[in-house]
Amino acid sequence: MSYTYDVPKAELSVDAVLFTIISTQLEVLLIRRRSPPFEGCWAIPGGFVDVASGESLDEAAARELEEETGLRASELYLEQLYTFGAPGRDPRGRVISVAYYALVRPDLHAQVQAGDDASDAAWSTVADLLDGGGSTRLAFDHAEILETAVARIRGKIDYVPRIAISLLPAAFTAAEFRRVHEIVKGVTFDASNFHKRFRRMVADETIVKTGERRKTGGAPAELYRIEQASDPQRQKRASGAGSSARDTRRSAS
Amino acid sequence: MSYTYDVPKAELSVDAVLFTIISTQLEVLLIRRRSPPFEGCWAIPGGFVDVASGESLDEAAARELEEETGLRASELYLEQLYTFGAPGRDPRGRVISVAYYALVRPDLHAQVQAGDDASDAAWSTVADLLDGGGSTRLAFDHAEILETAVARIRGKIDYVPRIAISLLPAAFTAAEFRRVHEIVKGVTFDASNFHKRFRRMVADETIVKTGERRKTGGAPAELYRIEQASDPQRQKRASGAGSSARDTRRSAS
DNA sequence: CCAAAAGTGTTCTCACTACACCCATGT
DNA sequence: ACATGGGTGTAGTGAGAACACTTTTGG
Repeated sequence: MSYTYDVPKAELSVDAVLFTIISTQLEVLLIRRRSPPFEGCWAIPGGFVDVASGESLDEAAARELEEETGLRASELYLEQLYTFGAPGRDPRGRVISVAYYALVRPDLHAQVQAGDDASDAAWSTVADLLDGGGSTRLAFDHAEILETAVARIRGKIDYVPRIAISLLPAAFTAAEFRRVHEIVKGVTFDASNFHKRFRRMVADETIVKTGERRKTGGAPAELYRIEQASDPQRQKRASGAGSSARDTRRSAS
Repeated sequence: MSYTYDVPKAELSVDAVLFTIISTQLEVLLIRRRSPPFEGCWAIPGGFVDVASGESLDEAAARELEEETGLRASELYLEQLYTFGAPGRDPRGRVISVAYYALVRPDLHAQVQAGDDASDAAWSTVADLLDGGGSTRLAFDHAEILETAVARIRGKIDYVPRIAISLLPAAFTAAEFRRVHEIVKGVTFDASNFHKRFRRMVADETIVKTGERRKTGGAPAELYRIEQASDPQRQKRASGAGSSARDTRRSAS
């Protein structure tokens, strides 16, 4: 491997788009940068991969999230998103970023502020960042990463129940499950029709009834939880993008 | 950027899984390695990103494919797949590989052998590599990359017409379109039902009739081509995965 | 009683499936 | 004539959309 010395190498970073739901909004965790470049700008949390320690990319993403949020990665849904490597995306030099996205349950998001050096971490609503984008300009190409992550979960939530469930507390009602879909996709669903879809998932045993009920504004609602997989089976990547009912993703011809 | 000196850095490579269809099989292009590690083993074509030249990841993937196959990237469907960065995946040291996959029309695959230094390039049937895997062991983690790529196109072919079309000549019949789906997914479809689906795409103008016919074993078949996009509109990534009807992909909890 | 929210039922449409059938061609 | 493959038609099933409706709570 001697020939590799002196060859210009790129730096390798991981960035993780962390989503949660606060009240009725999809929110993303941003960190205010304390040093140049983009000093003072908001950015997606991330950092360089510790090549010396031999950590994998997934481990690096999990470590960054733990460092910056205090959440254990085992509490999160974490998945690789896309790798961004355009020259010039970082003014310091060639930095390739393997982007991840993660989902955190809303009952855990409060403790995120307690992150170590993340004195300037804040949740921001995704709609504001995407639409106007105006007020908050993100550092580097992080607006593009955010867009990609949002497109991914919007596509994938339709056919991967765990996406929505990862944005809900351990026990949830059918209506809460619907509202997560509405918030993520930015549309409203007919409550009746959506409930039928929900009932199919219960029939599937994708979701199981807990037997308890929760008081709401009206009639008490049944509580449900995800069927815990008896053994941790592997899942596989592909799409991206999955995609979805449908992912959208970039392609060249 | 001075602090970046002396930090151990990873090497960055791109690998591209190139698919085509030969006769009735999905085939993938493999290169026989001429030097260690894995000397003599078959591998997915790829190489290091030329960081000094400032090429993007997409450009690096396109360049590698052009160098090793002689095909212009504009003739291919090329899309980023996933990034593999496990420590130990390359015995020489830490190498992160951004994997792509590409689709080449079967009427172009013959000229691939003429690649520059690719005197030992060959098409191999995907089914053989996946099933037994036995005889041909792929270098590095390329078996995993191949699996991921196959899962991606199997998921995405259902809802992205360009996948199948990129595996067909410029003009094709409805039955050929169906057979591509059958070959990629490894199943058979009812010809009648599939044809109805095909007719919907024609009604959509996703696919247009050329007006010509081709002789077959029986009645002559209508020829179709993809509707060429009037202006090159951007597409976006997401899924992975997508995917799909559906992609499958890896996730951690 | 009334508003709010949970949850059910009914009808229409559309896509997917299985399967029967006809048409055009080469031998 | 008959085999081969292209293409159409019909009936059943199941999911999604639109929307009317009942039930259970709190005030």
